[in-house]
Amino acid sequence: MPALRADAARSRARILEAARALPPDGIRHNDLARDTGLGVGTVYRHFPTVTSLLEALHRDALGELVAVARDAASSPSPGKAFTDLVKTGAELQLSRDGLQAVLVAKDVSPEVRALREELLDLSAVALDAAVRDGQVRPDVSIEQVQRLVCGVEHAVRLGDGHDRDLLLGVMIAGLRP
Amino acid sequence: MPALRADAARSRARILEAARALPPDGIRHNDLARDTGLGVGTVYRHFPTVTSLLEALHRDALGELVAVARDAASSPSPGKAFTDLVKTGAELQLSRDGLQAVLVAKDVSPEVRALREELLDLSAVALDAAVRDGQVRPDVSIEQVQRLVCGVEHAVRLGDGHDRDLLLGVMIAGLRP
DNA sequence: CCTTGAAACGGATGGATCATCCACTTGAAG
DNA sequence: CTTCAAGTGGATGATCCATCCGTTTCAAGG
Repeated sequence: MPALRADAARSRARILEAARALPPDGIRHNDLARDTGLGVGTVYRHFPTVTSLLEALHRDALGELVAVARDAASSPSPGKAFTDLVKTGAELQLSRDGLQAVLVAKDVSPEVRALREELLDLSAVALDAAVRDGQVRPDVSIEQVQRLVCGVEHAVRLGDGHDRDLLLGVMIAGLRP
Repeated sequence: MPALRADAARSRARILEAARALPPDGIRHNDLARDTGLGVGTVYRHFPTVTSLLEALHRDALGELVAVARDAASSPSPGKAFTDLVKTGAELQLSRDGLQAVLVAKDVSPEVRALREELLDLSAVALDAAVRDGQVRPDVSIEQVQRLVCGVEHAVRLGDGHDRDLLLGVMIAGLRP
């Protein structure tokens, strides 16, 4: 794809900025148009779907997570590395409202799909190492852990967010053999 | 409130029946009107909001849960009674799509609000007994357990539902001291 | 500079969905 | 059989969505 024209790049940035100020389940193309002073058509041109906008907002977080997973996959202390990975994932999801949708959505760009696959592969290696080290029960898959993290995020969000560490701690304790 | 007229009772029943065939997040008054052959106005008259309809659909499940909690609150084996209560709650929520909304929604009828309060009070007694018996860690509140159950439900629903017991097992294991 | 064509923009507009309102019908009490 | 409160239906205006295309802007080549 050819580079964006100057005005287009400016519009794109303005839309993303306005979107950051909105709750992710309250994103309306029309509102973004009003907030940015752009036309609705322009907003749709840049982000045809809400999902595509969420992807753009959180691709960086996804990259971060992949990096952490890569480190965890080859850590000398697999147990701690894995629980740290889980914690990082949960904290990132909680600080980035809308990230869970990107991690879980079905209609997602090939680029994000590839990143997610890489994340899962690396995390699977880290999980495997932790299991072999006797730090994690052997009967859970990496997909299941990922879904549990989403579940904890959900539980924390139902409250005021103050018990993030406690709830996450319960789940991590439950993962021990 | 005076007793329903015969035709009204019939309409109400038809609406509830049709609603049961729909995913709870896909309930539209207009669809229910089409499916039942009633007018839209009639559907709105019986259930002004989607929440009111969900309440009607799941009030019985809420009652069931209160009964189980009442037993658990005075059980001779508090540890098992409490984990059984948690399991029952989770299974009920998973078998009744939409029940979580009733347990958690903010704009809820006084009747349901009272039931929820009763459920929490009884569960708190059961939790307390389990803690004193050394079966459950003492640093979690009953509200937190309830939210964790909602989280597990979320995690199970993200998958195909086959690992319900495993994921629930992880959480329950995490609740031990 | 100009020219030119592709890229980007804007917003009017048709389509969909929502929920209200009120004229009409039905049930049941006396 | 009357009466009227309760119940019903669906036309309708309000709101929200997303497309389409005429206009404007950018930047590459002359």
